Amino acid sequence: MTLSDVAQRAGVSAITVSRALRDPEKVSPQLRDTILTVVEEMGYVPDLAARALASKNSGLVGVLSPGLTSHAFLALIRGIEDRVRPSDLRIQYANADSNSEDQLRQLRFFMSQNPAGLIHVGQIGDPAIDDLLRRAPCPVVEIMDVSRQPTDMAIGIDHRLAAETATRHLLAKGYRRIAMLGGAWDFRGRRRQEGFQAVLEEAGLFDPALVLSIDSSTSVGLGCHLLDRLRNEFPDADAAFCHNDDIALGVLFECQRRGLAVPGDFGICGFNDLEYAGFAFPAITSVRVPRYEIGYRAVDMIIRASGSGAYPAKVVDLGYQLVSRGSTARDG
Amino acid sequence: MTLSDVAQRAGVSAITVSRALRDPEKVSPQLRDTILTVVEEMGYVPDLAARALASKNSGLVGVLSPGLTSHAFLALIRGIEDRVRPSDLRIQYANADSNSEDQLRQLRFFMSQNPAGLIHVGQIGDPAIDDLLRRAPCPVVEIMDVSRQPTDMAIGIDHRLAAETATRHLLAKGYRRIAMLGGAWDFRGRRRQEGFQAVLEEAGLFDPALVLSIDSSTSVGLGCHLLDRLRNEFPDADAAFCHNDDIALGVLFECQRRGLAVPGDFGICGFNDLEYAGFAFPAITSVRVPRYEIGYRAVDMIIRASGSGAYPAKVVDLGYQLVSRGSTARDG
DNA sequence: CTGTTAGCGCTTTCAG
DNA sequence: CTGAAAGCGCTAACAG
Repeated sequence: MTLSDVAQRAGVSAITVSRALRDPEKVSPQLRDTILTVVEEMGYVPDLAARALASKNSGLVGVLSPGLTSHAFLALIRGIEDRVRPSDLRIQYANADSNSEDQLRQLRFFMSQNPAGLIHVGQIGDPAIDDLLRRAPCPVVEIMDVSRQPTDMAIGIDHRLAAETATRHLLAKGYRRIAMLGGAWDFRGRRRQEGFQAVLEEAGLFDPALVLSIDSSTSVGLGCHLLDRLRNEFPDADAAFCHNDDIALGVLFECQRRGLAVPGDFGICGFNDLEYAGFAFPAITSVRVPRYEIGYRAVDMIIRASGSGAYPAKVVDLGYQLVSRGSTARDG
Repeated sequence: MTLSDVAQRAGVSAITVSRALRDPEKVSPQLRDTILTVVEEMGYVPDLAARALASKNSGLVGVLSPGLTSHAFLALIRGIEDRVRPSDLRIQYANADSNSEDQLRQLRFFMSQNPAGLIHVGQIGDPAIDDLLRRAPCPVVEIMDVSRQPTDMAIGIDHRLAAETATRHLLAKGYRRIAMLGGAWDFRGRRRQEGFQAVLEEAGLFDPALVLSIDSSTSVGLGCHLLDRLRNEFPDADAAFCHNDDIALGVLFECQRRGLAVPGDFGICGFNDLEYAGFAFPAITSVRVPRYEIGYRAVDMIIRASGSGAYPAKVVDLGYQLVSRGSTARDG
């Protein structure tokens, strides 16, 4: 079942059917109706490979990220999908390992498909990756963090600033022996740790021994484990800024198990503001990151860039928001 | 940069390069080495659209499911990716709405790409969908539930049985006014509700008023809300079988907020056994569903079916496991 | 507004 | 084991 089958049946040439399908305006109303009816009747579906080959435009947007299958990326993906749905683009996800070799492999793979755009959770700063992105024959949006100058465009927040705000919040609530739990596994995590450290050093309260990190795949469990270790080694530790909400949740559970009062004896601040943070008991203070909007607008930037040939913006900082809740609700 | 560029540089014809790339055995070792070296040097990457068009084989596996961006599907996706990685297949996800019209649209879209396989979280039983799947020119695996006869193949568990086991567990622990919270939004949910109802009717303890369901996107919050409603209307309700772990978590938080002792005053059983279930305080009893393995083996079945032309199996029931924990740990 | 011609980059088929 | 010819289904460019 090809375009010419339809064309024959409709009594026109193939190209006219092609136009009626992609650019209905370019065909006279009568012909258009006839053609679309025939298409419907025959159940014709265009072959995307042929289309991509002939037009050198695959309509494919690649999303590349380490840890894509993590809780925090769900909202991002929803945003991406929602913006893509009404367009004629389609998305392909690639869940790279965090090493740059695998990312390069995946990027090359996308390139082989004439992508219409690339969304990249940039992390590494590997010159080979930057180079490949610069060469990419399509708009590239680097998402999540905006502190590095992007190849094309970037959208996200400043993770270092966000961590500073969270740390100041804990200080303001009177916590003094504040730990950072869960690590700096990637670029954003490192930025957050920098912010955390800077604020505490300024206050003369930074203790590197209170920065605890293990690479682990179970994050709530990791939160439990780290709180355990922290309090065993440093019984005077009185708060934790957690790498993400899963870890914060684990910390909360472990505090409950130990009979440690939250927020009285111990304060907890998470990161991302996942849905459950607001419903926990006590509700967990967290930093809201506009993940849905990042995804939605990243696709939007690609669409605009493809349409106009110019970047709608170089760097978009969407800002974060500290959501103060029960887990840190005590008087400073 | 095309195949003939490489061919010219290597002093052979295009087809030989093509063979060296896809089927190295078919080319003499010396030529092969020369060619692969040149490919490497030039950084040549084959054009997948051209390949798909010429060979009528896109190597693309479509994954179609409503609610794909939910917590419970993360492990499924990991399984899928892990099995796909070492193969030459690639995955495309489509997050259909739960209505059959959108699913049809998405399925047709996949069809237009000559897919090498289709993975479908079957739910609706719409004849048009079944029809389309039957016509599909590639292996189709329906995943998650195995209670319906699949078009080609199916892999998953029996959700009705799983619910029966969970409900019996609550009965065995001495709970008598058992609610089902969070609904039967899809085929699997309905199957679970059937199992729940059957067991309680057999025990003479079924009360339809204790089946509470709202369609909502925030699930932990929904758990809180439903527990609230349940205990306000039925203060004697003493346990809940929850539609998923998120709802169970919300129920747990709300019990804590109300000062309801878990498991003493109120028992909680979740579904899926997400990571946090085992770390909560008290740990949450749940039904473990082998989601990772379902994804991994679904792809495996497609690969085997493509290779041999025959289905490795019609229906694979991977079984579930009730994980009994603190949230129901009281003497019957 | 519609049609003709040519070709996208690769693989299939059939010869050598 | 290697190559030549043909064509996958569609669209760009040009013509009418």
